[in-house]
Amino acid sequence: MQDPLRRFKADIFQALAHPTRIAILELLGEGELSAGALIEKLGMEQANVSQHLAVLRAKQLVTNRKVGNQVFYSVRDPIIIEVLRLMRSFFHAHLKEAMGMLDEMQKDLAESGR
Amino acid sequence: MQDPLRRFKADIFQALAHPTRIAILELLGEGELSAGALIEKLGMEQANVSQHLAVLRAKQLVTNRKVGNQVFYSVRDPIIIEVLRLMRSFFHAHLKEAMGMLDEMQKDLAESGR
DNA sequence: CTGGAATATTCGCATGTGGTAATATACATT
DNA sequence: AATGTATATTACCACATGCGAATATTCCAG
Repeated sequence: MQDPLRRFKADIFQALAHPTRIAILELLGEGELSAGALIEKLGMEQANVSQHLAVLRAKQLVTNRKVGNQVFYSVRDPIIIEVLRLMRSFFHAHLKEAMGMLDEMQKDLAESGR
Repeated sequence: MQDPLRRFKADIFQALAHPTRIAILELLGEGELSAGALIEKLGMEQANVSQHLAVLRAKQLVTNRKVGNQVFYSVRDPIIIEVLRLMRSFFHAHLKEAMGMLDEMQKDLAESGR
């Protein structure tokens, strides 16, 4: 009984574990948006954004309603926004180490570019 | 400047996105534990637990101190525990759909077993 | 310094995830 | 019906992740 619950939580975190999906949720946190509006604000490929929306839908983190030609998305439960808010404070609390991690990431990026 | 921040958050969520690591953090939430104690409580392979601990260390979610032969782990920032607590309320709020998801998972499991 | 715990790391493999390009679907307008 | 627009899905490929088995490291006891 313990493990399935944790699998469920892990799946939710998995859904949150992508910068684009975080961006989507943060944008939706301010209110409902159409898929097209999201694509425009993110400045990314249509198919790509649509796939990320599919992930968020599958894990029930967002709801959508169709209006004619368009599909409007919104965050299903404000708890998710709250989680993201907490992560922001976590980030601020660990700004220094985070910078270190970012440096590492940039180094890795540079190396792989050579 | 926006994207690296989200990449950082996504990385943290990624670290949380595994049932074993969630179990580890929940156990550590109640107080410091040695690697050995964790392995015993989890009832999993030593190497496997050690690898998950390595992930949590890399993302700085836990700290460790060596005492002689042993290594004691603890949660680095209570915010993480708070995030897990929020996820619990999320789970309860969506118990029904969650059950549905678990059913799906079990079906998938059963099918792959045939 | 040798043997034995406790823990970490490496390797090889199977599976999962993310991206783009191409295609499909659904609705609206004419 | 035919075309155009908004969105979703599929196919394919590169890369990341998780696991067990084996090996390495670190520290203590004798």
